[in-house]
Amino acid sequence: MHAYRTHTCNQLRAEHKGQTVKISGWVHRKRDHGGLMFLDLRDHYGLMQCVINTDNPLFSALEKIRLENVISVTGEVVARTAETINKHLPTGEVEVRVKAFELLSAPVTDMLPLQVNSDEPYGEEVRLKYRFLDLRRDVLHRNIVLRSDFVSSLRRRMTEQGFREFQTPILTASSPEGARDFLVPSRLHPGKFYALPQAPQQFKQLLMMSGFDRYFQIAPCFRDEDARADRTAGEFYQLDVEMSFVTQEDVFAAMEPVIYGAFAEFANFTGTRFKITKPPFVRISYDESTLKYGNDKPDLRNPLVITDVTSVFNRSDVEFRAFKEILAKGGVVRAIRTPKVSDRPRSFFDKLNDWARGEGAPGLGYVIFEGMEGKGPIAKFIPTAALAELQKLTGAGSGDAVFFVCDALDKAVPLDGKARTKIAEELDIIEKHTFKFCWIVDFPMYEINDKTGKVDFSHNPFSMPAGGLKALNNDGPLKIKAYQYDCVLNGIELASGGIRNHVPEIMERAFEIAGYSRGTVETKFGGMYNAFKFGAPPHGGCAFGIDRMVMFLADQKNVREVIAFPMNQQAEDLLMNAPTVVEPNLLRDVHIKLDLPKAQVKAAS
RNA sequence: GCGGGUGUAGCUCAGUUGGUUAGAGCGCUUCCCUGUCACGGAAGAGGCCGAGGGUUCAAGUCCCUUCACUCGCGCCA
Repeated sequence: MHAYRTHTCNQLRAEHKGQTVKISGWVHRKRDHGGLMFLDLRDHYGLMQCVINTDNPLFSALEKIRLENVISVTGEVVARTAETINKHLPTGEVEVRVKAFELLSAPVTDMLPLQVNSDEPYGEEVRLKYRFLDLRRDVLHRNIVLRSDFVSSLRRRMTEQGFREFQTPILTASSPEGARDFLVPSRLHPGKFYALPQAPQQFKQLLMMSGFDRYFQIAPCFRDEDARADRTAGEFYQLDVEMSFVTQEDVFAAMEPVIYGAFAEFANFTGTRFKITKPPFVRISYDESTLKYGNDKPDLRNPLVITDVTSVFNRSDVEFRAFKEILAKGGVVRAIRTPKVSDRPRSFFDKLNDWARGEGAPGLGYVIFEGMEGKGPIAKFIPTAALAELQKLTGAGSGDAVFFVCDALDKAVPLDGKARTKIAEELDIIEKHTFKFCWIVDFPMYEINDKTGKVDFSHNPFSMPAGGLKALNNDGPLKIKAYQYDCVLNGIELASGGIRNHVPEIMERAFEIAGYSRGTVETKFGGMYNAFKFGAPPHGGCAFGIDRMVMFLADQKNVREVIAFPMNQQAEDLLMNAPTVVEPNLLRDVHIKLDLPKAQVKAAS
């Protein structure tokens, strides 16, 4: 017989009746009846009930084994009587009658900091410090398995389409993404640093210029920025993709079946099958998205749509001064048509108004339509003809309401977006159990940096500007669009990508517009620049966030629920105790002397 | 860096207008229990109420400071 097991804890069925088997695992739970004890043994695969009674000399020894000890049990598989079958367990028709057992782990003597057999919501700190216990628990364990299976599925689907997986360096140079770099000091080159890649952006482009045609990688990416619920501190994984001789549509066509297929494969993970938009995913321009949804990552499960109604409040017969004053300064009025709410109590509208004030707006104006008439606090400022125009623009009918946001464009848009979400949440009209994908296309190439007031790249500086060199030279920078796109799912950005700029002349000009002197590209991205000069194919790609995709499939609100060993919000690994102070000789090796803020000097010494 | 929330037993939490000895469930120890599957029952151990300061006859509770965790903002094209 095998030293540890002949079967796993999820294998035994009625057909094994009469066999002597050996199983190994953790003591999940004990039910001690004095003369008779049941013990659930747990391994990765499942649970198996073992049973022992007092005529067995091992009884008292087994009775003393505490939860989470690792033991092996040898015994006979016996059928349970009809009344004692457990339908909730795949192994519930049988049990193992203990003949022998062996403690395989060091005996557990300390109190468990968290109970594995419970689904209580434990505090993050305990969960992260004792992650190995947390990972034994059912939900997290299954999430990590899902992640593994999902990544395998992505790999298979990519490979089947002729993509090859490559590895790229972890110790590299600073890349063009805008986040802070993690730095690694060089021992051989005093005063010089490697940077961990924020993404393998330059390497994947270089692979295209090296003639490999179709690249992908499940790539670790490192960015020294603060965490959010949907964004881990420090590091994350992307399905990173690049292709040669492709247009934007080719990238979409390659990725849609991969993403759709992998999502469809695991859409039932939670036990409720999610609906998924089938390819082709709808394409929405950046401009349209910011107008209709108030941001560049629309949640298409939300049926509400925003329209511009500035013209209504510009009419001479409309006398709503609060808006007119803002319009005079170049502001806009945006409207959210909200169907079938005329029967809602005043408190519904007041609540939304209070919410808007909490967001820093003066309020959230509204008009309720009853027939051709307008109701509500500001309706009296809008005469019938203007109301008719409002109805025409928004599509609002009798029984509908229209909410207004009036502000400068750059303030109105984000508030619109939030209001659209808020109203839909209040009405509970956001579609459930649905994955709605879309591509946002035609991002602006440049934007005004609101701190410096200067022109800045709004996304990846390596993207090809629409219209090429001609557009760069002739059009205003803010009018130029880029071949830059995002894939958005349910209001969250899943992927970003672009068709790359592979022409050195266009790249020089593009950087020049963003305020970099000629030659910057060559000095800053020398390897790339050289490659552009010696025969670069047109190419493009994208990168999908693995953590977020798994988070969606697992229906979790926090990425830490789909990462085996995440850091906490302060970017600390409580299990491994990182970051930590290091021995002075290690610092000497890399030519580093610390110059710490006063308060932290003590902690580091 | 800034704002919100939380901090009470190993874990998850309750704790009234400030008022006797700070409670419950799980876990742990001892005992009872031969068909449970979140087994049941009895008893017990276990607390610097995050830390420091203050108000008060009296503070888990009120005030100030501080620390930790968390959510959000900034940041992350």
